[in-house]
Amino acid sequence: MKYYQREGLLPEGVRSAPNQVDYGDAHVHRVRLIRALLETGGLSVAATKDVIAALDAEDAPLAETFRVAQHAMATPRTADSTPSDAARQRIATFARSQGWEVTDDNPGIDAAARALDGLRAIGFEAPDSYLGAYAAAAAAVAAADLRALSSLATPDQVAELMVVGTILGDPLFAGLRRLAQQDVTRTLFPTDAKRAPS
Amino acid sequence: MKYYQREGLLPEGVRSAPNQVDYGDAHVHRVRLIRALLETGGLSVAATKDVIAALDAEDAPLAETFRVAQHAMATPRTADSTPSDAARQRIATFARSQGWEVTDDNPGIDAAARALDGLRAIGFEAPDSYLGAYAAAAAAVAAADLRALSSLATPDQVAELMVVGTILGDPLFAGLRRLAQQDVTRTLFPTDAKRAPS
DNA sequence: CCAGACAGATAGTGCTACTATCCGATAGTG
DNA sequence: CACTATCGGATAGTAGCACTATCTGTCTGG
Repeated sequence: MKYYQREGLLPEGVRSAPNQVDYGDAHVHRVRLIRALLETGGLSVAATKDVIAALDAEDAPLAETFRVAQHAMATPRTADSTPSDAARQRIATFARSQGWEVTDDNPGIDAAARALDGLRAIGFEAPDSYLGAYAAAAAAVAAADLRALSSLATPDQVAELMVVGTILGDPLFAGLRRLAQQDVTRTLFPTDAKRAPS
Repeated sequence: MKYYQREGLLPEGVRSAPNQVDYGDAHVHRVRLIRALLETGGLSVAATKDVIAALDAEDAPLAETFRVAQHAMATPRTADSTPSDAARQRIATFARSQGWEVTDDNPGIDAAARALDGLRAIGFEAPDSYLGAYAAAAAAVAAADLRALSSLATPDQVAELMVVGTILGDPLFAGLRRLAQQDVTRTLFPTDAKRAPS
């Protein structure tokens, strides 16, 4: 609490007296937002601070707020290990083949490229069909986010959901994916013995 | 290197002499796997160790190896903050409405429930249509993973891709989602001013 | 008018993922 | 056969992050 204020991600309360401070609904709301970003979104305190600041910048264009949210997700524990150029190239080219208009500084390129490198490290060269399935799913999710956004009333709500949805959408999808995976693998391996000696 | 061996996630090399050790292709491969899991997958060293151990357990059923991989992803920095029962219930019920057969200990339930709680904290009650879009995308991705698995030759490769795909699929999807989002928001806000005074 | 609570500041803690240093043995070299 | 440079193994130390505890002074409510 004090810590969060000190770190600059929670505004000071209104002083009702020289040593008394009042916290209102806005503060409670803000704390919940911070905790969701930190605990569920997995953001670092520094990244959260950036996001909060972008959210509070009333005059910034929405696209800029969004950009900050996207970059915030890249920071946590992936600052090291740059992906190979080949993988970055592959992702960038692939994105364009999907008809997506993306900029080179989109952190998603690096994230996806790193994953591609990792798969390659174990000898799996992801075919276009594999990437395509992921891309189609990503597009569907992005469209759902957009629909959710358009159902909101005030611009403040839109900005907030845009940021929080960008960040919490990942764990939401990841969780559902694990559920879907369990179902799918269940059908694949009724009860199996692994790696029987050929 | 030494550190990884000490932590038990890298086997010792073959001793060519009392104080000389030989590292072969298997070791190089293993190191690459470890680094992919750690850096790209965002797993902790302890979680990686569990995954590696499961991968090396030749007699374990594939489903068990998979279960370990799923749980490993839940550990990193989300041990705290349990989701609300309501959200867990919602996800569990929803999964079943999708026709998925899932167990209560699937860590995906908690992950998705936490995300739901976070969205709720900012006042967004995710409608079934929103969840449905995410679920459909998750199912599509899980199916693509399965197809990729079935294209492989040896059971060892299958186990490895299953684990690595489970873990690296998240960042791969997250990256692509960010690319799709950029494209989608571009069409939404050509050039906008945010939160104009009503 | 005084006990207790509160704000603010400073210092300390616990955890994780490494990294540096030391030591003793041995393998290669002249 | 001696010497040195290197390697493996063990131990201790470091750095960053997210807090948490304590201390101090001031003010408020009974």
